[in-house]
Amino acid sequence: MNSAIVWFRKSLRIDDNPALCDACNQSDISSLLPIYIIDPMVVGEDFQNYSSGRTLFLLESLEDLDQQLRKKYNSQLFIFKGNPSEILPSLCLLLKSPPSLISTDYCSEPGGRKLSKHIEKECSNPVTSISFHQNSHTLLNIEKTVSSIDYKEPKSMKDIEKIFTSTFGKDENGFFQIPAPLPAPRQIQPIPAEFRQKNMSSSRVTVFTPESLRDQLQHSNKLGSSESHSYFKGGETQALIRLRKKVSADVNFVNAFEKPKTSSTNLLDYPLEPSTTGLSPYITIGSLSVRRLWKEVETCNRIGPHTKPPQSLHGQLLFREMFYLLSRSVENWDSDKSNRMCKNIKWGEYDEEKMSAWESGQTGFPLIDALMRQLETTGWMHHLARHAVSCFLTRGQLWQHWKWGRDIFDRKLLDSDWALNNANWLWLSGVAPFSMPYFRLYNPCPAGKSSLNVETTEASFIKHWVPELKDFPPKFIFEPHLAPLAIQKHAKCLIGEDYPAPIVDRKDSARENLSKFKQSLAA
DNA sequence: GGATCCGTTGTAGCT
DNA sequence: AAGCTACAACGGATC
Repeated sequence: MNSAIVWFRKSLRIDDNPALCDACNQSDISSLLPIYIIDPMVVGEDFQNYSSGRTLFLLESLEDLDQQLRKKYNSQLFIFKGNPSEILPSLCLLLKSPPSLISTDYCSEPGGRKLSKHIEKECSNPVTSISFHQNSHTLLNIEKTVSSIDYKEPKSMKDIEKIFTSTFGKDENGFFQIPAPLPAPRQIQPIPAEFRQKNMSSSRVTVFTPESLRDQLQHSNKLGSSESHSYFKGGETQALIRLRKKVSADVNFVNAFEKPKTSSTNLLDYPLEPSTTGLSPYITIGSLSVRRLWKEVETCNRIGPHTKPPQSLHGQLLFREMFYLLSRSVENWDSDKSNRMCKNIKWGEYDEEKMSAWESGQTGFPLIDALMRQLETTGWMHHLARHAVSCFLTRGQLWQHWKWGRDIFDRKLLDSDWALNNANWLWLSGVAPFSMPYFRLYNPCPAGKSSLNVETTEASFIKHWVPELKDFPPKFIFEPHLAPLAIQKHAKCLIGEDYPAPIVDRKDSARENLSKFKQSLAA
């Protein structure tokens, strides 16, 4: 009898997991080793690419997966640290009966694809079959779609809907015929006997359990104190609870969902609920299947009238697929060089002062600062709020390169995703040819009508995150430096002393930057 | 091939 | 509350 390795790569879940189901369904496989590999190329040698919040979210996701494997399947998760193309061959040698199957997820990122190729080469000798399952992290088969003869790079909702229509077809009610998610396997083969002993480490590989990983992270102070601040606890169990609560059980919310109408600033501190579903961290880490989410939304939509793409929930997921396709078919997606989607804009020199003010929430623009402090503390920000702060950093006010903002987002966001994070920065900084005319700026002080939906009667969001301003009259909350000195004194907050004065004049900078952008385009 | 229309979510001010 | 207009004016698709 043979053994199999199931490598949880993009899908940290039991539900709708093609790689797991594939191995479970093979009748000639008698033992199954479930593994996760922490890749220093991704997280950094010492998790320096991850904020403490992101690290904790990953750990919690692994703990939950392990618990599920133990409680429901009498199995467990083995965690390794290192280059997967070295770990996997080592594991193959450690197994008494060499595996006949390594089952894992396809990865569309350049590093991930390179790694997949490498692994195929390294493991092809002892292993007879390596499966990189395509349909676990996206609805579309990315490789198949971008390599088809009539593939045209999607740049709008219409384009991506066309691709969905030709791929899946529509039923008589106009719904795309997305295949049904896979149910959780009934049983999973036992772990190989040689992995049953405690402290199962060798000279080749070090094995972690979630407990020992947590100990190590705690010991090296990688988890911070973020536990008490995150809105989202990691793991599939939490993901499915949230899915039921926010989607399946709230048909009206789903069918009325329009992204621009959801509040950017309604969420202060745990355990308040975001105005959106709050499912993105779970989708990103793979605790929640995007197919499962799509189908749950569809079930709601079938009940009655519902909003349509692009502003609906399906619309949001369609954009996700669009960006995955583009990130695969556009060379150098994450770069400003040799990236045909990226216009050549002469951004300013790296400005330490501006970058650090932006990152730490000290720009003197209360809304921007509140949002950036929320990101720092919780690892989350509303999508349109992300638009506001990235517009501010790039073409709006600070004229700094989008890549620097992208990197800060990548380290801190719980839902950071290579394809999507780059896409959104390309979009918002105005360099990509999506529908974002560069002269349409977000006002960092949206006192009037704005797409940002900031509550200003109490201004409680801003006051929560910028407590320096807690006694300020809401009337001046966006531009406290405009308040008369008497009011500043009365609010016990002198602008320039207790809270920074704005680091730029928002109107002057906007005007200058618009003209610089135009000049760059003409050059 | 020049004109015209459209694009997930702009802003401010008016009615 | 919601819809209109002016603001200033991009790039790609379509006709």
